[in-house]
Amino acid sequence: MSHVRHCNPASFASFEVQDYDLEATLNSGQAFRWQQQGRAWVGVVANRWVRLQADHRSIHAEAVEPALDWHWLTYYLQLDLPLEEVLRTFPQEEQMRTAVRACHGLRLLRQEPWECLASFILSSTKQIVQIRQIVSLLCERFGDPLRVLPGHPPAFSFPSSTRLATLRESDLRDCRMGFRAPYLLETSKRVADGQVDLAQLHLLPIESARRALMDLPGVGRKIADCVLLFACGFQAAFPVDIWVTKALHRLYFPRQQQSVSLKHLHRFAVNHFGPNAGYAQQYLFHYMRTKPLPST
DNA sequence: CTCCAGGCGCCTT
DNA sequence: AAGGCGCATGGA
Repeated sequence: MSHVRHCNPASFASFEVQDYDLEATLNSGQAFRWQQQGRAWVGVVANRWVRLQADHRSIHAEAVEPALDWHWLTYYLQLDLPLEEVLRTFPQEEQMRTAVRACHGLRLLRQEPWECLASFILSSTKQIVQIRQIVSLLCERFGDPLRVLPGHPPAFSFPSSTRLATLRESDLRDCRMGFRAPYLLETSKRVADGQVDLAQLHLLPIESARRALMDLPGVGRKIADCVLLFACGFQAAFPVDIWVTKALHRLYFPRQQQSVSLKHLHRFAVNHFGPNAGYAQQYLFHYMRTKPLPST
């Protein structure tokens, strides 16, 4: 829960952690910019290049600029979140226990809303490797270059809504995002215009925040729930995609012949998984993707 | 080759 | 309200 920080005046810091599987967390399809380099992970958080490496007790961070304040990183990694308390709110049944045991230390990040929203607009009917590729192209072409440590490949900020709003649809299509290009362009314009204030969404009731997101083109229930969960801190938000649908059917409706409606799945989820349903969803999602049952 | 991917918008009943 | 379909692109 509490972590001890050992900082020096340069750009290193170590954070003591418990039950934090950095690899699973950075590689669980909630963020799309982390690159594995040996045992380390390189990414961009709050417009800063950062390199992370975990051992059994700690996460070690290395940035470019000397930093005494690492809140931007500890907040992103949610190092102060008491995971045990979250897990205690999960339903006490065997399926959930199995998923939690299989993905021990899996966490939710707290991402920047714009990057999260834009990335998930690009996610529809794409595999995670392809989402990564599209996001990477978008950043290379329209983000700002960042300082990196010597010997590392160039890194770029995630382009702002203001920047993307100035582009043509063809500029975005050239990043291989296909039919998602007009959605991203129009949403960029609306966010840049201030028609939606992403930074204030977390203050609203979840239903209002969800409605505001779903008003944006290319944003339906699933993508809205991803932003609510991964960026706005609504841990009850429960994104239902193809993997979670499969998991719910297999684990909780095994005798159902035909598919259970989306509406029914949402009702089941909020009733069954409780106030941290979104956290439970991440365990089911990761469990399903990485450790699928051998039979049926 | 075909099938499908962390869906959405629009069109039918 | 609920279900079906097209949409770009590229892994598997």
